[in-house]
Amino acid sequence: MVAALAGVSRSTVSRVVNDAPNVDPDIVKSVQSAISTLNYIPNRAARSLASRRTNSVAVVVPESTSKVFADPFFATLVESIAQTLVETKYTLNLIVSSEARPEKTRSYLLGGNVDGALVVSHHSGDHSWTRISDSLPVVFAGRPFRGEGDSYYVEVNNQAAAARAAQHLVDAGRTSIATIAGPQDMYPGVDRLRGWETALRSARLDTSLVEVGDFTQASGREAMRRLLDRGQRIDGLFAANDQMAAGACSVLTDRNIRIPADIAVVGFDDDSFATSVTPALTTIHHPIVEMGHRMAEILLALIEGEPADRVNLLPTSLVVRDSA
Amino acid sequence: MVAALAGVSRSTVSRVVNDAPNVDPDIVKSVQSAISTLNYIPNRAARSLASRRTNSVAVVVPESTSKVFADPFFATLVESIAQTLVETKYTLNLIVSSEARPEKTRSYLLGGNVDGALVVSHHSGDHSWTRISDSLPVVFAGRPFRGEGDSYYVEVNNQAAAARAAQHLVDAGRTSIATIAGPQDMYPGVDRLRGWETALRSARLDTSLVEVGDFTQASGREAMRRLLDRGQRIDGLFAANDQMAAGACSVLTDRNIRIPADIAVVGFDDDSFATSVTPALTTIHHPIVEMGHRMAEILLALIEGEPADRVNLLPTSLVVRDSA
DNA sequence: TTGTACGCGTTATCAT
DNA sequence: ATGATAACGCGTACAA
Repeated sequence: MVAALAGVSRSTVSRVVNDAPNVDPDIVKSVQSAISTLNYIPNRAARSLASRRTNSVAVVVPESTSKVFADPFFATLVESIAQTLVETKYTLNLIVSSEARPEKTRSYLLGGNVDGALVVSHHSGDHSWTRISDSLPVVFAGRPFRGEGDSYYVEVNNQAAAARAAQHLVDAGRTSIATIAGPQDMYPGVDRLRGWETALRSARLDTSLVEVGDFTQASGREAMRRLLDRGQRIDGLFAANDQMAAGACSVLTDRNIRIPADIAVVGFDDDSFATSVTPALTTIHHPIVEMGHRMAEILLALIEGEPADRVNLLPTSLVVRDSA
Repeated sequence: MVAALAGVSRSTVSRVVNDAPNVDPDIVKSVQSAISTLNYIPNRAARSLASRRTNSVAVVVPESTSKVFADPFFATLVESIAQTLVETKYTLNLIVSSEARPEKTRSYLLGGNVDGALVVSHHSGDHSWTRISDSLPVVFAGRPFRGEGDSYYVEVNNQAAAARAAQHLVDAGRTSIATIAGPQDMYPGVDRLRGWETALRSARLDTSLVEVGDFTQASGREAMRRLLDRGQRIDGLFAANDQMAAGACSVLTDRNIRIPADIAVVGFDDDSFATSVTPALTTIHHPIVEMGHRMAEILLALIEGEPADRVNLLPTSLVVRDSA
């Protein structure tokens, strides 16, 4: 450590760099000036090796979602996490987790590369690497399918929110309400379907108008076509996210079905799709940005050894626009 | 290194892990089995410290673009880079570079954290950290404003492509062609404006219908309003990217100006905005995905000490849809 | 082909 | 409050 040439020992320099207490103010100054004149930059590898901390956290995103950032949910969430971390000393390591080689992700996370991980995927795939929570602090976006008992996660009450959305349609006098559900191998898909069902049940309405999509706009279009092709009357639609709702709307518009006059539409997420579509979507506001903040906050707390709540529920709200 | 308990010395284990040549096949096997039974994962910090290589590369994105991933250009580029890197041994470190504290980015890049950097921003801000190309392999997305002589970058011929777009309007018989230009402090903004000018000049058309935006949809809307408020006749528009074109289209539609009947519109990028707008945009296809691939390829080559071209031009093409 | 021994740059422990 | 010194876990000459 050449900076020691500026008068003191390496230990003292180390103390200054990590602004430890009990350092003579004068020495601090002289060391700092030495540092800047020598353009000294601490080597991270050495620091990590000695301190067993890396000052970086992993953000694990699914590769399967072929275009992760085309999905406003992922894009906004990652963005939000990045913005939160930039304020801290931690660096973000983006791990695209290929379902093909889960060991790569696993060994990365366990190889001492990061102090913690934020898992942004919530599919119920193999996820052998989900079993790492004991060796490494991990926070999930949404209740994970496995080990939900001992995992930290932040999410919204999908079922209640979906019920609220469906209830909005019921309150508007709609009596034949369909839904385009999300994938049934992840909780948001399951819970939002369940919420729609409970609202319709308590209104004694038919709950058979269900088609499943995969949260993409294209799947929303296809699901809408299948619903219409059933030949049954439909005057209300709840889509499990705005992307699918947008897809459905384009099909409705193509077939000259008026929104909301003929079919009222409610989405979920309140993302960019909600307002880019005509008419603007009535939808459930999903606090994605807040979600990213909280995830990062909780992870940092865990890393620092502070306690944190395992379950973190964020509030949602119904945003009424023009489609319902 | 506990794996040495499986028969041999640590050096041999190291050789096996880094699959060095001249290792007895039998020993390789026994070591590998020992590795898997012991769940041994090499510690990266130690490895980096000893080998002076980190097996990770930085992707520097601007924080200023408040929502980086809301911009299809950045989102697609980062996505593409991520997909390319996942096939390699390199890990992606996402650095959101705050213009407020450029030293943070600089010291990160120079602190031995990464083997190279991909710079995805091309603003002409302070960028004191641009001066790192000598200490670290760096590849830029688009010709950097400074030190373009000795930098590696991949881009398209913005001027020629813009000229082609404007020429398309000229060929369609449009005689009063406006443009919504990009920021004039970055080359894509400057070059696309210049291309539009040259095409109009050689057709002896007026080149005064210029308004400048910042590549966002909102700025496109405002610029379009300013253009219309000039009171001059306009029958053609070239926007420097699809987002601004989309913004302009929404204003035109609001004012009951038909596209392309009254005003033909040509965009630039061929991103998701181009097809989400009605009518679908005629635009310049910008090979963003290919760009990410090439950037990563070149960076890896540089890291490996292989030679690479400093200037890498990718081809564009005119995509004719419904707006012009 | 394999093992020995040293060094990578920093933090942590223990004296002082 | 400061300085010596031993780890940290691995790569890699060099020797065998």
